[in-house]
Parts: sequence; C-alpha cells; structure tokens
Amino acid sequence: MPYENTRTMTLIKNTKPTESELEILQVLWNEKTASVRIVHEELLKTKDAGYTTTLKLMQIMFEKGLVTRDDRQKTHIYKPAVTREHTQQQFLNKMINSLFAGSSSDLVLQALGGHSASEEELEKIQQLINQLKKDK
Amino acid sequence: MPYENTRTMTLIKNTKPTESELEILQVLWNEKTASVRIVHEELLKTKDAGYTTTLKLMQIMFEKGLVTRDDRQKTHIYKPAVTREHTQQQFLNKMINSLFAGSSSDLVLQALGGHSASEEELEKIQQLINQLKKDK
DNA sequence: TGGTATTTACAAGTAATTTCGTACATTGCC
DNA sequence: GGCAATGTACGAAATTACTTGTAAATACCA
Repeated sequence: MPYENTRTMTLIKNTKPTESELEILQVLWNEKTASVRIVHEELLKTKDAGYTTTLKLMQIMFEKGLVTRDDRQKTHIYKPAVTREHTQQQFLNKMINSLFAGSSSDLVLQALGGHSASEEELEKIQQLINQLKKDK
Repeated sequence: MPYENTRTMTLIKNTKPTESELEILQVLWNEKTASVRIVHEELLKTKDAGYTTTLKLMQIMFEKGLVTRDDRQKTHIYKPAVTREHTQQQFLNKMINSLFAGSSSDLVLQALGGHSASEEELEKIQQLINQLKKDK
C-alpha cells in the first residue's frame, strides 16, 4: 500500500456509522477518494452544513477507523475503510432483527411490495432465487 | 373508538422512532396493548433498564404520537399508533436511499445473499415476483 | 383506617452526536 | 518577505437520545 499513511491504521471495525457518517461514506464510495472539500461540496447539494463540521466528522471517522487518509499533502485525501457491501449488510442485519423478527424474507417481501422495481431488476432477483433454491 | 382517549390523539406522524422506541414498539405490536410494566418486563429479557426509564420513553412516545393510551385507570394502557408495516416501510425507504442508491432491488439482492431464507420463504418471494412481473 | 405496593409525573443528569468558532499551519503569489 | 487563500486541529457549545432519583397520586388489603 504505497500511498497509505499506515501509522494510525486500525483494523476493520464493526463500528456502526452514524447517520451523518453514512452521508459522508456515500460520497467516498462514489468518488473512491476525496478531500474534505470535495465531500463537503457534495453534501451541500442535499443539506447545508459548515465546512468545519464536515471536517470534524471526517476526523472522527478517521479515529474510528471508518476511513483512512493520506496526509502527506496539506490537503488530506480520504478513502473509505469499510466497503459499501459490508455496511449494507451491517444495517440490514440490524434491521431484520429489530423490525422483521429475524426474517430476511419478510424484509424482502416488504421491500418489493413498497418500492417498485424494474423488470430487469425483478429478473435478477428471480435468478438469485433460483440459484438459492438449487443450493438446497 | 369506544376505548380511546381521544383528547390528545394526534395524526399518524412520520416521526421516525429511535432505537429504544423501536424496542418498545416491538412489544406493543406483539401484545397489541400493554401497560408500562408489561413492556418493561418484556424488555428485561433482553436488556436491562430501569422501570422509570421505560415509563419515560413511553411518555415521550405518547407525546410524539407514536402510541396512544387509555389513562382512565391508574395503570395506563398503551397501544401502538403506527403499524409495524408502516414503520418497516419507513426504515426501508430511508435505508434504500441512504445506502442502496435508491435501488430497492439492490437491497433485496443483498438481503437474500447475506441471510439465508428457507425454501418456503423463497417460494413466497418467487410468487410475489411473478405477480409483479405480471402487473407490468 | 392506615400502611404498603404500584404507578405516574417531574426534573435533572449523563452520554452520544452534531455543529461551529477560533487559532494555527501551509501554500502560492506579488 | 508579506499577504491572501485554503486547510487542519481543537475545544466547546448545541442538540438529541437515554437514564435515573424522588415525590406525589392512586389502588389494595389486613
């Protein structure tokens, strides 16, 4: 990892990001890599917040190990330290337990019922189901 | 609604329940109706909390309109004012937007992939999909 | 009736999250 | 060098969520 600042790197945490941290992760996942300014500018599109607020949050996320950063330049460059998938699963599990009595398929049914999916999407789901059925 | 204390009833809110409020709603959804004591005793099975803590939370939930209550007896009887389904959808929508870039089917795929569902459950999902496809 | 149990009400404290002001460092440019 | 622009660090205030102690009201029962 030639680019990483390894001094303070921490192992992947099962720290659950807070609301605001999620918003920041969103941007980082999309951009792969970003300075505070970039993240902040992106956030401004949907909410309003001060620059230092975003900065502080990202610093906290760094301490928690949710992001890494390269601080060799004046402008620090941040990268997500947790994957989108990992975080999705983390939240899904919590939600399934706390709201769907542990039944993932109840969640699926509710999700499919409420939101509408396109035909291709339904097709993809179909395929996954077939696959899962086969595995039984 | 012969049993309701209607004085303070508020319209269904889009208030998002907090973590602890969800735990209480869980109990209320299961029991249909419950006193603070009942809820509290149920909560004790999985976490520890003081009685007044539960009481206070339920009072706050009442103010927010998340629950209604019949206070004609000394022991107030609480009922959920929001349905499980409504709350599930509320959280699902938020999650789809904040973590799945608005794609409900991505969430479904992730949920099915991570957690394992039984054969009957898969069957139910299958049917819903067929139904949805037909509607197109 | 008097006393104990239970319950609600209130007020305040703790903790976690979010926001922001201010100071200081670095860079680029005249 | 000196100034302006851009960044980071840090502390602390503001907000929201959670917890608890105590007192007052109500019901129960010997």
